[in-house]
Amino acid sequence: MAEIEEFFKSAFSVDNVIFGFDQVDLKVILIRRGASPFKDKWALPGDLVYPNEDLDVAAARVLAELVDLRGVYLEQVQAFGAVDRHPLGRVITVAYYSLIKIQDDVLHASSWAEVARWHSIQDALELDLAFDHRTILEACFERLQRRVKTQPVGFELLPVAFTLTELQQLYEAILGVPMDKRNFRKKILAMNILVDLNRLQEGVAHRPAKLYQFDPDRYEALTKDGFTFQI
Amino acid sequence: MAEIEEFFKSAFSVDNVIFGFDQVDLKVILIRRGASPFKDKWALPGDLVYPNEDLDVAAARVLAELVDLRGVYLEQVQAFGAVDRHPLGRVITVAYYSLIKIQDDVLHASSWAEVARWHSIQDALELDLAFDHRTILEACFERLQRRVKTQPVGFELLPVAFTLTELQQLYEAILGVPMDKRNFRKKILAMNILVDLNRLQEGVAHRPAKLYQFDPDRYEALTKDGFTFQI
DNA sequence: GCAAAAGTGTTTACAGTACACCCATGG
DNA sequence: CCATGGGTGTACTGTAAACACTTTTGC
Repeated sequence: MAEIEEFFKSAFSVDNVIFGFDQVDLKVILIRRGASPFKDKWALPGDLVYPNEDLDVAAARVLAELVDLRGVYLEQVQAFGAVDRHPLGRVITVAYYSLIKIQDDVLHASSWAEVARWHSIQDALELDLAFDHRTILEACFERLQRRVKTQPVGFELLPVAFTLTELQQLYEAILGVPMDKRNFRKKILAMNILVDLNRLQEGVAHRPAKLYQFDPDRYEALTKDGFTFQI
Repeated sequence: MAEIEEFFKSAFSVDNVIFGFDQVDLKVILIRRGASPFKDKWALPGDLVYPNEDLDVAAARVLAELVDLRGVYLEQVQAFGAVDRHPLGRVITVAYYSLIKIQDDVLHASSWAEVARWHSIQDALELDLAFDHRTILEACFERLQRRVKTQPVGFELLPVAFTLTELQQLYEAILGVPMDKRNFRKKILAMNILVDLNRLQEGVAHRPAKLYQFDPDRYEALTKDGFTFQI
């Protein structure tokens, strides 16, 4: 049986799986570690939680140190608490994932910037990551795959204005399955949660597609009436 | 910015929502607190995590101190980490829920026993619980409601041998909705995951019902073939 | 005029839903 | 013989799935 002081010799951290979509692949940000332990291994962005800082705030801070964006989707996945998961002491970590809109300048010019890189989810899952970060990454990816089927969170990964083909490609990239174009469009448009912007794509060497925008208010209203999003 | 030692002045705990089913109501175990803070309030069973103890093990220990059962379903839900959630210091808690088969002697003759009581989930959700335990209870209940629709975990709450009516009443109690008897039976039996035990109920003042048992091996095999459980 | 992706409907199959009566047992 | 819950089938409806061609634009 441990003395009460013993319980306070542990620390907690947050790790954040930051997802983005570059019109082709689902991607995550990894950090090349510059120090021991696991020097030179890729790792998830994370940090210890400050003593007077809420868990969610710590996760948002980790994100903000890497990425210059506001109002980003952030969801806790679960805690990882194996005794030996950190070689230097007892550290329980709480995993989060974020969904961001990739833009050219999205990776901050911070001290992290030079060691942070986007990796496709497939590549990242095959890397020998630091700590138990592979397990964490898998858990977060599976959570995203489930979430995206029943909640309208996919839009967080796309520009505000997007085409239906882009939306379909996003779902195909996340779920790893091809979808039927006509059925996909029928289903999404029937939900009545997209606004037709009456604008067209520009600069493409083919017939330009119509641009749409997700309407959160309409979604909320429908939800109150018993509607459930379902891909 | 805090000194590194500051990070180690926090503790973590686990709290466990233990669900049972008494053929009528979905129930949870609550503990009447005997000490400050929140003396005399109802609370979830929980404890600090030992320095050399895995999170999952700590949750199982909390359960084992209350209930005399082996091989119980246990699932982590999420961490709760608001700075002020514990009045005496920084304590992050990780919430779990367990599903157990209620038997007459299930509540241990431990020091806890005299302060531990089963409450119906409806009653428990209306109580003024200690700490943020109401939020935790809500999160665990919602998780159970979602889980039970797509995973065959309901059987953990029933005796090994059960009738289809008992199974239906369980789902109605968890989800809070009435179901159609014929459709429910059709759906469950079509899944082919139950074994007909060729035994009948005894001691009932009406036509005795057939007894069934869940077959985990058959479920596993079907799952590998793409079958998904769905209520 | 050619390459490239946008856009569009119909048919078919399956799963969900609604619904009412007879049966077996204990008391 | 009566009260209680057990057990069963069918018709209807709506959603998911399969599937191919025409249109618009840039070059």
